[in-house]
Amino acid sequence: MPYDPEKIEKKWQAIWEKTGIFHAKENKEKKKFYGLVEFPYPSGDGLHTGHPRSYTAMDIICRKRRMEGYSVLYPIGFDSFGLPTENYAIKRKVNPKIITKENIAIFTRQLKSLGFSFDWSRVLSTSDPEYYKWTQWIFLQLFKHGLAYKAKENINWCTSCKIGLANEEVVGGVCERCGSEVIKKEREQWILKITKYADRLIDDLKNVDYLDRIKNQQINWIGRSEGASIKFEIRNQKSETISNNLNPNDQNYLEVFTTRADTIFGATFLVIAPDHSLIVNSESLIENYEEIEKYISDIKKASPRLVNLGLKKTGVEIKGIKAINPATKKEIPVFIADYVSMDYGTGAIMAVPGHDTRDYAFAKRYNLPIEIVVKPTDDLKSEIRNPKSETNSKFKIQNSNFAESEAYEGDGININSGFLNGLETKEAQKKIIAWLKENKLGDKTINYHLRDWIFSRQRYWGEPIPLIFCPKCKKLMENTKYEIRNTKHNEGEILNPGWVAVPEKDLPIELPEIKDFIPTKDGDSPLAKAKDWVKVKCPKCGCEARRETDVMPNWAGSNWYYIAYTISENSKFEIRNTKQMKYWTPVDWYNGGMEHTTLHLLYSRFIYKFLYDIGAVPRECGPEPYKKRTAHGMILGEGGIKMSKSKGNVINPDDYVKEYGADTVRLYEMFMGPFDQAIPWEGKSVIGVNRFLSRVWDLGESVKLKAKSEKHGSKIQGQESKDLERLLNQTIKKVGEDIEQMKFNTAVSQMMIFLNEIEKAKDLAQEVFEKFLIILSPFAPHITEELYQLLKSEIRNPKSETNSNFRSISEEPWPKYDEKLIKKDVFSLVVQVNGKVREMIECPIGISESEAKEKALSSSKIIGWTRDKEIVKVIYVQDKLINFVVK
RNA sequence: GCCGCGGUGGCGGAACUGGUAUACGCGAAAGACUUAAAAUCUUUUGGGCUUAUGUCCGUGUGGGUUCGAGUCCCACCCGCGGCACCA
Repeated sequence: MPYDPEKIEKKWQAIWEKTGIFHAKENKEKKKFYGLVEFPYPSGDGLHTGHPRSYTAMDIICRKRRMEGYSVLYPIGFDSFGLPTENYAIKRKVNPKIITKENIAIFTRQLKSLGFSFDWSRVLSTSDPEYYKWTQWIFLQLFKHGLAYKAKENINWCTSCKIGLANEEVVGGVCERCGSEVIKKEREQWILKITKYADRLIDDLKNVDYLDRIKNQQINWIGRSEGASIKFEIRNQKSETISNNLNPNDQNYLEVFTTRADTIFGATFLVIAPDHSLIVNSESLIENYEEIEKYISDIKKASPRLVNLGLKKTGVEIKGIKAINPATKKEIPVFIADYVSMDYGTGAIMAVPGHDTRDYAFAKRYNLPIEIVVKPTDDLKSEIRNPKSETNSKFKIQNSNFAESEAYEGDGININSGFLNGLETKEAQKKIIAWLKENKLGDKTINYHLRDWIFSRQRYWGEPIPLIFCPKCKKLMENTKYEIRNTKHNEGEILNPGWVAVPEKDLPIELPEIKDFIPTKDGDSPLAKAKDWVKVKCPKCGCEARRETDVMPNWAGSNWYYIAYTISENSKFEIRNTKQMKYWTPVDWYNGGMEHTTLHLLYSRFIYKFLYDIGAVPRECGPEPYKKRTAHGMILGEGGIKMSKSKGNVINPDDYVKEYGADTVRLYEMFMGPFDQAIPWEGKSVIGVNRFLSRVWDLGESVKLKAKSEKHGSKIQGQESKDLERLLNQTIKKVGEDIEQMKFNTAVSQMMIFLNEIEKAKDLAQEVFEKFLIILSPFAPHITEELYQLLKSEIRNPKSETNSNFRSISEEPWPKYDEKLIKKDVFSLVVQVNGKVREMIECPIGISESEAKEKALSSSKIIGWTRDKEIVKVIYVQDKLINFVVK
């Protein structure tokens, strides 16, 4: 019978499902293993090749863990809120709920066809009200603990569609759908205080096992930078302090942030962001207000992309006011320029053109003074150490005129810096910060690149934000004294007057049924159109109030799905069911795409930490959700080009499953190349692993035949069997180790080598072949199950697969290898002359140096190379190599 | 500009701690089986010179360290991914 994957794969998938052998059980007797993969977004395009790559890899690991005796949780679900579905709904006027249901059905069929050992009893979907009930609950906790606030933020606004766009929908400064210009528009948004957790999100990375590049990305994204905030006094043109109130918090001081406080003596002007409040607050003092207004409006017109190129540095001096450099006491001009942004630091900088490239470019353009206050240390040191060296003179030439061509941004020794002269950068920083603090002009400050998280979308297909706005409560709140407020209200209500949390018993707040999913012309969520839904009684005072109509972003559901799996029961969740959570959390191994290693990973870590802080996640689970995080490389189209619908090079795994079977697709995706790297899909190479499986099949059948005809014993005898046994042990070792390191490609290659050998063997013991099937089974579960049951069918009734006698290959213990059996007794000694391989000699393991030398030197080839020459040196590596250095 | 990853046959790739470069697979060529094709099996497959022996060259480029470098060091080139006027 030839290998027929279609027949056997369907059969086994049905049996596995019926017997429920992959259902996770909280078995206290066993160690647990929680393997997690990123759940898919059920798009209309179906599964793509990237999904099986990650899912097969984790499936292999989970299957191996089960065989090693762990109780394993390997769940799957659907991240089913999202823009593509909503956009499709707008176009076709179908409720996204219906489309999502259809897509999930397609994904489920596809995933099941690949034979993953998921616990399907725990499947979840983020758009299911039973699920988003708890997504909303989590939001309410954030609100109550003062981590959610409403504030005006700039959003992307398509001038043609008249709707707000997500960042992903803005491509090159234009709307992804219509190609029109996208501008920034201010809107009130719910924002989460993720920055409060910034330090912990960096520090706790020390205690988790993430790939280094993932850790780096997280750290860079948070972008912590230590520096100082410094207050510069602002005076009007008569050199008078603007107001006589000398409170440094007042507007007569301009606060800047810098990481190089040590260069303060070189600060020859200040620059503020175009939207800095100083402009509005000091309007009466500014002589060229009109010019500045014009500049600001010009900037808004310029495409943000062009500004970002950083080629042009433009700005306008604010006439009528001056700043005082607190170190030099000199009056310096203040500029407004678009190279300083309000989003970072204080929206104002002290410009040190001598030591900052941007300030330098700006100073050159507007003819501003450039002071050199730091001398490179290397220069000084190497001059002392080696005054005549060539590299040094080159360095000197470079540095003698560095002020004329560019700014020196490195560390060094302070010069022209008053009391900082002669200090090295780090010391100078300490000293100046101490000095600033003493004079109440500044202090050490930490800034983050990470911004607070805008958590609302003016969309339909997302979780409704469970808050109600009550105008009466707002008034009441404003008239209430601070102390009373504090005792009567939660932090969220104090922070956001008038906003009231939906009572927990009313959750979930389900999405209302509407017909038109386009956002309103004012940019409000389409939910605003559901008037009956919006109108609601205030849960606090019973007055007329309205619901929040914004929904949560697509990240909301994926923030806690790994917790949801652990507490899922019949598609219901109870977050207070901490017993199950305690058993499974944290996730032991999480694999996913590199594209999610910044946002999703950071967001979900933040939410987890918050839940941990408020006790929703028990202490025992620890402060981090994922113990280990790895990432797979992207699968590219043929020829190494990114797959995309527009290029028409998208590979549908379904086609390959149909043609070759799931085992072949699984094995190919593991074999195609290094797991963590981007790899092009090569349709014609798939045949290679398919051939391999066919040969496994044929061999399995012949082993069975032989067993039947001869009642073949499984004793291993003779040299051939000895070699086979060694190879088997080697293979068990290599495959096991490679799986742990996610080097699946070399694991498969080792199994191919093994097959190539056992095919040649005249006398293959069934026992050897069975072990091979077991280690192959996590990769190709269907074919190995079929063959395994076939071989065992003499002992067991083949028709008893569904009864209690049935023992799946996936329940067999992972084979052990014997290190002693791997060791060979002979090896090829590599003989080199002057580092070049000249001969190989079979030698017994453990041969002594003198013996090896004698053997090597008696070889005719080596004699040819060493004749008439003097052997200067002999390098000997035990059981490996001997090298003669000759002259 | 910054951070990260990578560059090895016709192609995907392998190579432990510096010790036989090109494992495994694809493709290609030749042969076997077949009326024929497909499938399968066997052999060959980095380049040059040479009759096979053999020998020289060869892991992006140029240097270096070493008995010995794909692997380590220095300088550079190219490709990919992410961030980007971060003060």
